[in-house]
Amino acid sequence: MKIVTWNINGIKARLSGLSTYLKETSPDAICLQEIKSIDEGFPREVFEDLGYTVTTHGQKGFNGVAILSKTQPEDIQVGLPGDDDDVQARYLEATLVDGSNAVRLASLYLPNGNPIDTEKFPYKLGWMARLNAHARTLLNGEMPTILAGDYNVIPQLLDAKRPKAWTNDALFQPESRSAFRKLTNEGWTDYVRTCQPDTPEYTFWDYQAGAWQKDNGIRIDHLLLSPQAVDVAQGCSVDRFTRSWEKPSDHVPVWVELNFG
DNA sequence: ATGGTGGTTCAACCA
Repeated sequence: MKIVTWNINGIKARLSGLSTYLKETSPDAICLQEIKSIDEGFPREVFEDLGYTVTTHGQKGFNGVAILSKTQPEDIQVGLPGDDDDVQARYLEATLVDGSNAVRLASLYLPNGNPIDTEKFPYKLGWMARLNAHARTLLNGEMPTILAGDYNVIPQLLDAKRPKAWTNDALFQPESRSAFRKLTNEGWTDYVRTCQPDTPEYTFWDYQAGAWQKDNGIRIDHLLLSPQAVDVAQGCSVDRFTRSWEKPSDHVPVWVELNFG
């Protein structure tokens, strides 16, 4: 079972690129972030024609997440628990069944948090605290679980081409990195970093200043696997090639292969 | 580089 996460930065602008990607790589499920669409405006037919069931949690103009899956998802959870007043569409979770096996999968779009001297940064940290609390309950379920998405966190120096440029950025603040580290400390595996301990594996390059051409990237899109998911994980990769496409997203897909044996 | 590009929606916000 191949599972992908990709911040597509607008479903309408990425209709062609995402369709091409799905045809070329044929994943069993793909978690999307920043669909920037309401549920009713999502072009579901395009993906249903490719064999996917479309589950969305959108809002107008900004944010929005989705899961496209080749099987019907079960037990769908819309929104991150812990704050009924949070209206931003950033979290969607569901169970995918593969024969006698099942995986719990979340598509998450963690708040950017910039600028750090505004209310946006505490909102990010509060969201991360809620994620940590919810992640603990997921671990207690002892089911293969994957928290996939755009975390907007640069975990380590290795994860940025120019770490100093991010010193005052919410993505690299000690508080952001500590909250991310709390997830890994409690048992979640940052799977790409585990598979590739020594290479950067960037997933995002800014549209500006020729960042892609200079490989001035950062690694902020992550696959966090529960211990039971690590048991069945058989490799992963970052599909950099999509960044060279026409009208690319500023993020690229990241995937993991599961084999239940 | 305090926004140089890009998406959504339509003047401004977000990243």
